[in-house]
Amino acid sequence: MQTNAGSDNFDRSKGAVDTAPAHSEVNTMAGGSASTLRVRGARKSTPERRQEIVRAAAKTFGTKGYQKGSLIDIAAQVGMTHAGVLHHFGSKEALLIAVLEYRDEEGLETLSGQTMPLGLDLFLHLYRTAAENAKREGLVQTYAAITGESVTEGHPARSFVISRFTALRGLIEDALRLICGPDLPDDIRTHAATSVIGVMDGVQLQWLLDKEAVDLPEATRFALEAILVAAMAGTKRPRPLTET
Amino acid sequence: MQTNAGSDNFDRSKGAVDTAPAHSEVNTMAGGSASTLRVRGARKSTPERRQEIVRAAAKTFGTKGYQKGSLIDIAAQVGMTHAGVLHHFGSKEALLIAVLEYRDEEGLETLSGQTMPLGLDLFLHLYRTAAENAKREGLVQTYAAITGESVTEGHPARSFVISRFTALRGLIEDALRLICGPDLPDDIRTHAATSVIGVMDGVQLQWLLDKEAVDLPEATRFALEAILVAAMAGTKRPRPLTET
DNA sequence: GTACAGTTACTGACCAGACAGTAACACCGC
DNA sequence: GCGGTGTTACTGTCTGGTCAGTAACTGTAC
Repeated sequence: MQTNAGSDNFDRSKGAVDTAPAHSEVNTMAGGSASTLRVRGARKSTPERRQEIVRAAAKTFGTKGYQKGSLIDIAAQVGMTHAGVLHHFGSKEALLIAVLEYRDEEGLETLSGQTMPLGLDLFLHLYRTAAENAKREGLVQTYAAITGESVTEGHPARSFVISRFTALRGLIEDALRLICGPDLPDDIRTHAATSVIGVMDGVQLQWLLDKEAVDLPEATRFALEAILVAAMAGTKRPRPLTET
Repeated sequence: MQTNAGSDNFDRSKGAVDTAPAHSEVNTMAGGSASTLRVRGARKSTPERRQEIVRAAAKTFGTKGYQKGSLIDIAAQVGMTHAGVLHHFGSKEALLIAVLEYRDEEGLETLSGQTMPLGLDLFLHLYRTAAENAKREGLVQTYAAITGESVTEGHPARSFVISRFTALRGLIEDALRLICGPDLPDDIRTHAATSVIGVMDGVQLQWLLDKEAVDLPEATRFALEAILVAAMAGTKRPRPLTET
């Protein structure tokens, strides 16, 4: 993990603009020319500022999407102009990449500090992640919005999402190799890994859209168990959908 | 199906502008004032024109997303200006709704003509749909892009997607009631239905991003069978993820 | 600790491009 | 001539990005 000591979700500050040092700016933000009545006080460290921006961007990209989420919107959340944001990140696209890397550390399927669990423990970890995510809507929303958009032509997050999926599938396949042994046919292992990721994302999506109708952790657990059992049954499993 | 006799995916015409009547316009489109050298020939019927537009919009919203896909882009595909498109649909949002309704008819999970299958047949139908979808990338792409975007604030497709999910869950729950009987606890039935939809969407997403790595029909079949078996096992199924 | 120099953070003003939507007008077939 | 279809031309708005200038900070020398 990192500096991110505070709020586990992304900040719900924003009204208060910043949380940290005592004397910050006044900066009415709406008021047009806040030029001279600026700052007056300790400037926050650069890494701190950058992280603030990334967090705001994650929030904005999550709620509005990458295309519609504007730098102006993001900048306003951290009390600066969009030119200030560009000073730090150079371009909107670079900011998106920074968000993706940040999200990856502060982990969706990864876990902080500890090493990646193996075998059955990986599945247990996936379930626990789903349970945690139910309390971190912002994180899930950011991830879902960006992943969803990434299927469009030339989207800057596209390659990131693709390699993320590839890596996750590999991870799950490895776990299945440990659980089911090497005799499980490769294609079944791949189908199972694909299904695991698919179901996690798909259930999250439904949950985001209708939290009352979907129990994120329990639906996820059900699906994970189902897939796990099917994989363990290997080639000998029942085939109710085989056409006659 | 419908008029869409030609190319199975969505049109790759566009150069030819229209497929139907013999003598169409020349309309260089790039050339600034194509005003007077227009059309010259049987004008297409309004419903026909509208459908052309909707199909173009589906394509554009699929490849670029709703936010980034512009009316200008859509209009160009059917050989008119964006004002012409607005004449037919009034607003971009209304056009999106039209696309969603059209997609619903020309069916992703629904099937044209026949009545909705019940029980196990529904699952078989879902599998067949996945197999068909593997040949209809455009359709899947449109659906995925719009669904993905719909999680953002105030997105015009949001309520549509929500009610679609709700309806699908209900449908699958009904099928499970037939298959597993009324003794299956309600929550398990719901989890299973949620999982089915989730896995179908999630696998489609991975497939769109990496067609070589994902076998859409077979991964879907694997997951559907797994979920089905787990549901049939009801409360008595193995619980490998139960924490000790 | 003050003076100076250099660096970094950020603003305000501006730009070109794109966008959805509107209004007035032209064409077409009936 | 009339209604529907479509165009041209335009509007207002918003966007990401550039740039010069400035305030704030840092390091060094004395």
